[in-house]
Amino acid sequence: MIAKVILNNRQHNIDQCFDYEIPAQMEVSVGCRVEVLFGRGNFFARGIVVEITKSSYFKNLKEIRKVLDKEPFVSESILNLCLWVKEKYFCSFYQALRLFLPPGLESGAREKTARYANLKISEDEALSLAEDMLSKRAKVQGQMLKALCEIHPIKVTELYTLSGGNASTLSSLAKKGLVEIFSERVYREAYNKNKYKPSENYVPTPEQKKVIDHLKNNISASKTETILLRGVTGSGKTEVFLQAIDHCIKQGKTAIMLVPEISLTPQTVNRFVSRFGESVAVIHSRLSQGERFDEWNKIKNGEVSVVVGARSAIFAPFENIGIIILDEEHETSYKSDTTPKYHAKDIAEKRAKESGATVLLASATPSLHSFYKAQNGEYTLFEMTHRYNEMELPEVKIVDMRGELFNHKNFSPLSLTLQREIAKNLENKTKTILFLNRRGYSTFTSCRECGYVLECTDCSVSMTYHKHKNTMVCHYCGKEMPVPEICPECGSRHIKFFGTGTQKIEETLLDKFPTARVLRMDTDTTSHKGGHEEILSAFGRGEADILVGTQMVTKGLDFPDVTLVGVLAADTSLCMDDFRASEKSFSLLTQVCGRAGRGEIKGRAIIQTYQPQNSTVVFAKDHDYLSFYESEIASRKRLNYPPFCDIISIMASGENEENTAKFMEKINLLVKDYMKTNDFISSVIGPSSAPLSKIKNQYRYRMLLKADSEKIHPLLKSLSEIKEDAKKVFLSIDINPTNML
DNA sequence: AGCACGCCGACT
DNA sequence: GTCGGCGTGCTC
Repeated sequence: MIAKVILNNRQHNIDQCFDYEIPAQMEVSVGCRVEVLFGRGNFFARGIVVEITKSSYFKNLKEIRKVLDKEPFVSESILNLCLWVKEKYFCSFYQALRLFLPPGLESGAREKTARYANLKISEDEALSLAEDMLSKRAKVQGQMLKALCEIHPIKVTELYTLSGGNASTLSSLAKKGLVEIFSERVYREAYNKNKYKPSENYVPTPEQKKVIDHLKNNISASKTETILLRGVTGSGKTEVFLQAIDHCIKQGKTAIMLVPEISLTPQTVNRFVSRFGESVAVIHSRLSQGERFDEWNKIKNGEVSVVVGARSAIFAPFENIGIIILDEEHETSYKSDTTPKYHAKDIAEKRAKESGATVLLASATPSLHSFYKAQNGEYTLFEMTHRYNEMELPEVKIVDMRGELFNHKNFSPLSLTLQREIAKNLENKTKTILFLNRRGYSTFTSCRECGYVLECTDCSVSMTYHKHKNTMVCHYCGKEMPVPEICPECGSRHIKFFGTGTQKIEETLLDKFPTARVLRMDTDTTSHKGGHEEILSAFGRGEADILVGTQMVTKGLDFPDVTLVGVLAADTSLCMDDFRASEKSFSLLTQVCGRAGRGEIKGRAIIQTYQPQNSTVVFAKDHDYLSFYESEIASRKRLNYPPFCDIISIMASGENEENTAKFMEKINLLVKDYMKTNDFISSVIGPSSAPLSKIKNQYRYRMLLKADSEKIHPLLKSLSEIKEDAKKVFLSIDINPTNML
């Protein structure tokens, strides 16, 4: 028999099966890991069997040397999914396979075993023997035996500390035939499940019940359907998830629960662990490689039926999936920006189709893409418009920052209104959250007098200041222009770059309110392990009056005594150089405002902006998703942006700039050639040097296409197969990238 | 990755 | 002649 083997040589460019003879007495099945000799040099290699056949086209096959697994390491359904991923995202089979495996598998993450000791005689016998030993010279052995009487079996390490003995004491006891020593698999505990109190299903509200019943029916009937659940902040979406998953477990099925990485906090995890206890595996970025391996094994061995995790948890090696849930489905972190550049939503829908599962997408502010599909009937829409405790949504006030400078001579990033409200909160001893979307280094340019924002004349996206070149650059087409000294709209000289860091805000606050206790939460203060939780729990314990932070403060925080939320510069996100700027801003503003008033007192939110008339800001103020959707979808249609097309980025990168540019030009000619015979591609931008023209000494050239990616799949496939490795230029294709740099 | 093969200039 | 430089292509 012949096995077709995929080798795990990541560094080589081999994306191909190799045939190996299976020795007569050897037992191998599809999905098993094997060891083989490869190449002229007969060097050692590992691989996975993907097919077993009777004959081979090749002569003089080498033999498989060793099989590493009795049972398949990956299932056949996963191997099929790999083929699909490879085809869809233009990567190698091995790159696809790696998604389904715990990281660091090749570098030796191994099962952890612990040694245990157990009594071979009865407790009574042991106890009398122990007394005997204690009176003689074998005192330590006696103590050890006594300790064993109380707890057995016991980890040998624990036994040593309890009895004061060591390995030689134990081996003496073992030699006498009194105890036996054995090794057993232990799981590194990713979190302590004991500290969570169990919780029960709540009685759902009528709105919740409608969704829950529908989901339960789907799960029981193994119906494949994608459901979009739009539920306002605080409408009790999590309880819907919990009851659907509960039903899944009762039906003997499995469930995947995806949460954005940033929301995967102990509070979130707690809600699932307290309901499902030992049935849950949690995968998060803070896990060590060993811990990840353990969680993966639990999933694979069917020891758990629920996985809670970020994007990569979509590849959990489950069979018989009942439901896949994506919470905060609009979050861009569900899209991978490294090869394979997959979107978790696409993988979810594919896996759901394979195993007859339901996909539940949930958000207070669904992505335009998903809501559009729901409007088209491709997804089934459910809405929850009431907050669980019938609390009113916070009252939102827009503060026009243009007036601050000219009418009030206030140069501070805190408006007078916001300062007044903060003072009020300090007096009432209620808490405040201030949010600042300080994104990266480069910012946009805007006129402080009229609110004009400098935009690229070709692409109608805001231009970005590049410090090293001292020019304004369009991140879409690469067009450059000088930094304006006066506003082209009103002639004012007050045209400035925007960008104030959280640190500066913290200073301002301490200056204005010397007695206030301020906590800052951003990448600088949360980078160390547990930093995130430290700050949140300190704020929760009431150790601060004001929490200042970036994105992180907007996610899933639930502090009942926060009554004021301030958005310091709504414009920062409005004016990002991306066609999704409005969509991102709307969901961000809605979420930030949702943080206020989760307790007894009605919350207030203040949005500071230089564009108070901007429709996105106004829709967010009114918590009006539907009007926002109508206005934004019309604009997308007019400008032909997603969801009306896909944006496809084709990027060449290499250490030699000339070779890279030449390769990109070759691609460009092929694209132009392709366009002669059809009209699938509606527009081509570039090729040009990418906005980030050099990363890690790799030059980057790029072109963008607007087209239906499925229609032009053959073109993209053929481009991805061009090999330029001799010249060390690599091509990457990204469909609807979240990062346009 | 490594190794073979083959196509060219330099040299006892 | 033929030795050895490296560029290219193959490995079941």
